[in-house]
Amino acid sequence: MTEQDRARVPRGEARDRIVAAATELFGRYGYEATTTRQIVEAAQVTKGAMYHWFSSKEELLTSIYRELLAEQTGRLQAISAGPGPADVRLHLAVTDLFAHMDDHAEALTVWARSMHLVAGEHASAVRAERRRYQHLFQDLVEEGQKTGAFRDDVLATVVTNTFLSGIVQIYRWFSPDGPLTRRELGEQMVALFLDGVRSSAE
Amino acid sequence: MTEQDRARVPRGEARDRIVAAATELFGRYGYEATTTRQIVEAAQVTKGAMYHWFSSKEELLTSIYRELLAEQTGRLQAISAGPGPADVRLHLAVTDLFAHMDDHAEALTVWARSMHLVAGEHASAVRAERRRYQHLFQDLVEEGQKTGAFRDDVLATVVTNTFLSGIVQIYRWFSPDGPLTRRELGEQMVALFLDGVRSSAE
DNA sequence: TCGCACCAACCGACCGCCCGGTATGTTTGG
DNA sequence: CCAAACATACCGGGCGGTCGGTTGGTGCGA
Repeated sequence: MTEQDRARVPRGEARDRIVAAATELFGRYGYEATTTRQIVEAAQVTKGAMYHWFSSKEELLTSIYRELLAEQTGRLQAISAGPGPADVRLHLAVTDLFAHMDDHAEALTVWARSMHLVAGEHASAVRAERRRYQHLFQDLVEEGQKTGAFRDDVLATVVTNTFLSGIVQIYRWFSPDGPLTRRELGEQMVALFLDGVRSSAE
Repeated sequence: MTEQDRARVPRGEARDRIVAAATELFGRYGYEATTTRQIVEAAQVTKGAMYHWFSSKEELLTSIYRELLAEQTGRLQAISAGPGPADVRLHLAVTDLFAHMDDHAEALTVWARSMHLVAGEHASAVRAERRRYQHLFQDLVEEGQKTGAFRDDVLATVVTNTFLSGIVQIYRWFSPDGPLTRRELGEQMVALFLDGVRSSAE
């Protein structure tokens, strides 16, 4: 018989183009403001193809989220389970996040702009995955607090949410054409995150 | 003299109810997902009333932004122009921001969710006001850097955007029913912002 | 003190467009 | 020869927006 399916995500050239087009359009104009006609036109397919691969416009959005979250969670998981003290692993995770941000800039934009629109039965799965990601992050913070590397007078949930907020919003103001590369921005944000704006009293 | 047995609302009150209803609905469901019918139903007016006060659904959204931005800018302006060193004024400004956040929680939610939708000629005015607000903030950061209160190895624009991102995203995860009050959250975020997560080496 | 003209404020039935989605036909790789 | 992978024509609905009509308050001349 046929070999086992290699990818959990269904493949197909047309499908890829649809996802790519939808990601760009959702990011640029927002989910609601993007029509299915725009998507199929940009992907150079027809509505038949689109509704062959996706049962609805919302499932298309959800699948973008799933792919993004799955990859990010996987990478964070690997780093989180690695060796070294918690604060070092956290630093690693953030650096890694910035290093791979260019590849998913559009998907991140979609996420930041339209994540609140996911509803129905799709919502639970996406939300669960999102919480899993956040928990991986937060566990690192809490571990760092226990070992004394991080302050514990600020709740780990505040630390985590604040920092992730800063990251997810980057697309709103950052331009790669500016004075900073994305990697340099990452360095500065990590520095800010770790030591704050106040000049360290020596 | 016959009093008005029918308590018809005074003039202009309908407008306020429309804005209030739209703010809540835009915040809860998003701008695009909210219909004009929902708005007028929630505000207990008719479409005629709504289109008497606003020329379009988008102008209604824009007016929410304008009111929010005008007030926030005004308050920041007052604090920024006040006495004291820059870092103290910045602290004051942030504290003030959190103190008045409850009053505008819904409008802030709308802003965070749908600000990217403002377009056309409305866009320039809103964007200009938004940049004015950010500049007031950023000037304080830069002044603090010059006086040595703040580190200058991180660009002021990075500092400003990162912190404002953290604030604007609060609505996504914070619940007043949780372990923290909004004021306490403000304290923790300011502390985090000033000194970072790293335990200060003593 | 009226009568009357006027107008902002508001009503609500209605419109045309375009959206997401579907039904059915056609190609194509294995 | 049969699904899978598309294409095409089409639909009902609901959307933002419109428009002629209706109020209640107000100023004003006689």
